[in-house]
Order: sequence, then structure tokens, then C-alpha cells
Amino acid sequence: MDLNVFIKDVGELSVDSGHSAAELAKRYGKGPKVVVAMKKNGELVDLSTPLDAGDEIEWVHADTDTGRSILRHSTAHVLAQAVTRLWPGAHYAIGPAIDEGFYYDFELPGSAHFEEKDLEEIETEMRKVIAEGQSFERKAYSFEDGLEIFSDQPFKVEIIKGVASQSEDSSTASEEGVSQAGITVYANSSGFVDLCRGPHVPSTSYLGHFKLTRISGAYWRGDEKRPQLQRIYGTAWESKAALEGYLKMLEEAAKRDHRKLGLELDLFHFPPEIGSGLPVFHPKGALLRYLMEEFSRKAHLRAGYEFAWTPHLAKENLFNISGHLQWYKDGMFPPMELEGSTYYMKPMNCPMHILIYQSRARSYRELPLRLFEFGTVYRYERSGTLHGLARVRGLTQDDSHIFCAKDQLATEVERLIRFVLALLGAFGLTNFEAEVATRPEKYIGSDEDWEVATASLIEALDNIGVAYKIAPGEGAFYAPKIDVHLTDAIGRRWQVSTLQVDLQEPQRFDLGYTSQDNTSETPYMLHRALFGSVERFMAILIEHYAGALPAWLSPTQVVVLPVSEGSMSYAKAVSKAAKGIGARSHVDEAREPLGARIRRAKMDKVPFVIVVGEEDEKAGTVGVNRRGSSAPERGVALAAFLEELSSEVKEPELVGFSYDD
RNA sequence: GCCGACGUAGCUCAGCUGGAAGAGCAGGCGACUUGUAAUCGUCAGGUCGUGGGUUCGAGUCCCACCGUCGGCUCCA
Repeated sequence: MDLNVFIKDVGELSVDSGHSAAELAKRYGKGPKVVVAMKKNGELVDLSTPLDAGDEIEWVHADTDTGRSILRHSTAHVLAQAVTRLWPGAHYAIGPAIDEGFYYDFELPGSAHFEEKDLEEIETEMRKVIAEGQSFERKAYSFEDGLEIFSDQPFKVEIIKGVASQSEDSSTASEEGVSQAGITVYANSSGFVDLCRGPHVPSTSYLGHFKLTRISGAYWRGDEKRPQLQRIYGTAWESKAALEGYLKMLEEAAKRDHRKLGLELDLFHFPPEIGSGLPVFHPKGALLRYLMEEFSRKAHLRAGYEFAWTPHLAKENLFNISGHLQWYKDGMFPPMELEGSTYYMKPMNCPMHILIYQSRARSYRELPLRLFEFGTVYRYERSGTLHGLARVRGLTQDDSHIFCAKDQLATEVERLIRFVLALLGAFGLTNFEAEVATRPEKYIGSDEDWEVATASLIEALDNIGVAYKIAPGEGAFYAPKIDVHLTDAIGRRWQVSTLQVDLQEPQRFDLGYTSQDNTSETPYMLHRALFGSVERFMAILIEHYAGALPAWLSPTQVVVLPVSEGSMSYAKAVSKAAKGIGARSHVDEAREPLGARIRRAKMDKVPFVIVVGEEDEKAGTVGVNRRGSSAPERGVALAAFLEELSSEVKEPELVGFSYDD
């Protein structure tokens, strides 16, 4: 019997009802095994799903996001099968596709752990499964049958029971093949069965371009209090070329690692003698910090901020009033006893800025009062979370607390968002996403205050037209916040700026100001950091620019190389002229061949490497080597070079922010 | 903090199943006087992360701690 189906990009076909979509896909898709699944009337399903008359079919090709995600999910199943073959009795938990790969969580018999060398053996076993060309067959069962099938798989049982009793988050469970109606499983022709929603590729022979990448522990359901499972990560692609391209990209990303570049460019290091997560900045790194901070300080002054300076520690009562000892103690360094008092390193600057506000009576005429400080705070970060400059235990926030009246709140938040975007933009970072983090489980203050504060943040974002997502429960204990995430040149996401609307702390400290009507009012307080932390921001800049910082931030901007000693005095004159227009320049004397000196300067990522010889001296010219170009430009008039240099080394302007607002 | 891996000269790394600590780069000194990504020679550099243990003998095996890396959890 024939039936008509419509296939996207192919057209209407009359097909034998005995034909499977998989067969059609081989004939009408881009090629054998390139179609991994299909959308049948808009629904993503297996190729084995029977076709009905009038169906509209769209092939899902392996080289699309959806296609890859199916490949990865199926590869994860193969991983689970391989592990259960090698470790009989292993329990498998969940194994989803993730960005760029997949993972699967296991519990091995006898609390065994995977070791790195196991990966190779597992890969080999996976290749066997793939070579066997096992089919993936979808089956639906009732909850009762599901519990029976997975009776020796406690994690699967927990997932099924969770949904059956409706006590679990059903969205997670449906990913795993459980719905209110029952469960779906995929059985491979080898007898391996996994709980899964699908779809999958028709057969394991569709797979093969994969690599297991790492192992780690992972808590069951992401909960620290539950057992820790053994996770294996892998990546899978539609072709050998795509897999190799991805692995190559990882290598390139590793070259940008700020920890590696920080060492190579002699910027900073973490002496074990000082302690984990506590960096020291070498001259070039300290210069970079200085440049970042000075730029920021000047921008803040012009934007109506006033500077504050506060100590690094305080007596415990301050943090009792602020609530930090009640809500944030886990994040603080342990106390110090002195002269009968208990001191703590500050984990945040806000209580100290509040004391400045509180130092005398305040009038509405002073508001908004914007206190700004590069405030160094200390936080106890668990050892496993430390990560170069991006996650440290001693950090300096470009921190400000803005005290304002309720009716100034909306304007102030909007102004702040513009200021953030302009400042980050000046550093060449323009790919942002804002997140509104709402009330967490542990919080202080009334629900109403939280609602007002959260609404003011959302309203400001809407007014400016910045795209944002809501991050439920991610707020600080005292305030909802807008976090700005940015994506760097290689697609990594970082959290930088944070902006929080807080009524709690002003209340806890009993802050007030006298209004126009001579009443006493409680100010709102905005907490905000734009870099986030100077350390993390530096890490982001280094990775974003792969160490080749914009000229205005480069520790060395110009190196002048005399071809031979005879050109030394001219080289010095050129370097002096560069310094004269405010560039950071020095001469690398002719003790070594030119090539060696060029190489060193290039490896130091100096924006301008200037070569001068006899010919240049006679003609008043220089040879210019711009960073990023391998072709030197000879015979450039010194004056012309200096003019170019002077615009290159100039600090950027804030675009899109008016200081006079 | 948890799981796994790792820690040898300033850096990058060799060092086999336990049997006299190595190389390249960087650094010092000397020579070379250089027109576009490594000039040559020479010297110096390490209680093999720290502390215990096993052994006739430990960089190598075991334990603990410190630190780093990849994740989990947490976060600027």
C-alpha cells in the first residue's frame, strides 16, 4: 500500500508503507548515515517511527546542533553499555548531551573509581559496541514494568518513582524518558536497556567520531549531600574532521589561558608561601592593574562618584549588624582575637561604606551619594573552586555603594547600567547578557521589599532595552541583583559586573536622611562592582585578547631596536620621542642579532616593534612592525609614526554614557 | 570541601620494572656588531613540593600534609 508524505527540501513522495523513514533518509537525505533523526509534523522522533499518510517530514542531519545532540546522547548510551560490560554490576544514573559533548554518571561496584587510564579501555569497548552495529529500539512501559526492568538500577528506580509520585521536578525527569503516562526505554540489540526519552540514531554504526575527555566526581542530582558518582565526559561529532577541529580549538583555548600567559608575560604568580588563591603582581602585571584602575577611577570621578577608603578588617559586631556573620560566615576567613575583641577580614565593603554614610546626619540634598573604592576583600573559597585570577581568596572589587531616595532609584539603576556597558565596552568587551537574580532560599527582609527591589531592576533593563534572563533564587542574601555575563573572543562566559538593590542593610544599620518635608527616611542602597573584581577582569582581558592587550593597556608599547650599535643614539632618540608623547618605550640594545630581539619583542606581544638602522638615521625614518602583522613597514617617517602611536596609546572614551546625566 | 590526575633547575619537560639527577630555553661570563621570529662558546642552577614510612638502597613504592590541574558543589 502506498501513502503520500511531504519531505522538506525534497517534496511530496508516494512511498510504500513498508518503507521505513531510515531507508527514505538514505535515499533522500544528504547521504547514508547523515540523517540521524527526523521531525515528524514538528516533533523530534526516531527514524524508526512509522510514517502515516500526510506526514510532514524534516530530516535532522548530523551536522546540525540538534543532530549533534542526538549523536552525543546516543554515544552516551554506548558509554554506559561499555562501562556495564567492563564493570558488571555498575549502576548508571544519567547521561545527557551537553554543549560540545556528553557525560554519563556511574556508581561502580564496591565503590570503585575510574582512573584516567580506564578511559582508553572504555573507548575500545565503545568502539566494539559501535562496530556491532546495534540498533536502538524504543519501547514504552508502565511505571510498574519500568520499576521491574530497572530493579537492579537504583538511580533509574529513583527517577521513575520520583515522577510516579509527582514529587520530583517533572521537566528533568521527562529528559530521562519518564512522563506522567509511563516511561520509555531504549533497548539495544545487545540487550542493554536504558531509560530514555530519545530520540536516538537508528544504530550504533551511525556513531564513532568521539573521544572520552575526562573523569570527575559529580554529586547525584547535583546535591552535595547525596552520594558522589563517577562521571565520564566525552565529546562526539558528525565527522572525523569536526572532531579534530574541536580538539584543535581546545588546544587554541588552552594557549589563551590567563594562568599560562600570566607566567609567560611575567604578570603575576601565586606563591605557595603566601597561600592558595592569593596572587602577587609582578611589575608588568602591577602596571596593567594600575592602568585598569586609573582608567576606572577617572571615569568614576567624572560620573559623580566620591572616593572612599576603608580597612581590611573589622570587629565582629560590624558583621553582626550587617548580617554577614549570620548569613555569610561560611564565606569568611576565621576570626582573630585581639585585646579581648574578635576581628574578621571583610568579605564585602558595604558595611564600611555604610559607616561613612552614617558618620553624620544626611540631607536629601546629598543624595544620591556615591561612594567608590577599590576595596580588597577576603573570602574563604573552597580549595577546589580556586581558578587562577578568576577565582581567588583575596580580591579587589571596584566597589561602590550608592545611597539614594526611593524616587531616585529607577534613574540611578538605569544610569548605572549605561555606565557598566560603556565601561566594559571601553575595554573592548561588548558581548553581554544580563541576568536578574531573584530572592534565594536564605534571605533577610520582607517579601515586599524584595518585590520592589526586583521590579526596579527589571524596569531599568526594560527601559534601556538590554536583553536579560531571570535566574530564580540566585540573588544575594540581602538583595536581588543584575549580574552581567560576558562572552569572550572564544565563546567563554564570565560573570563580571553585579548590581544589587538593597533596603535591608540600610535598615539594619538604621540609616536615615532628612527629607525635604523634614521627615526621617531610610535610603535605598545600590551595591555595584563593574569589573567585578580587578583580578578576574584582568584574567578575562588576558584571555579575550590572548595576551595581546590593546596598546593603551600594554605594559610595554614600543621597543626600539637599533640594527647595530652604530644606530644606538638614534634609537635612543626615537624611544625618547615616543616617551615624549606618553608611550611606554625602551631600547633593546644591539648585543644580539636583530632576529633574536625581534622574536623576543614579538613574544612579549609588544604592539610596536621599531627597527632603526643607518638608512633610517639619514632619512629620519623608522621601520615599523605592528603586532599581528608579519610584514614590516620600512622607511616610515618618524613624525608619521609618532602621530599614529599617539592615537594608538590613548585611553578610550566611554561610548553611550553621558557624564552629565 | 568532594572525586580523579599531577608536583624533577626560573620555564618546558626526559629520567624503564627501586641501583651514582639530565636536556632545551631563560640567567652569569666571553666572543660575535648584527635590516626582521632563536649567533657561538663557556659557567652556574635541583635535600626531585614537605614530612614520615618500607628497603642494604627511594625521584621511582606506601601514608599524611601543602600546592596545582580537570570536574562536582559554591561564587566576583
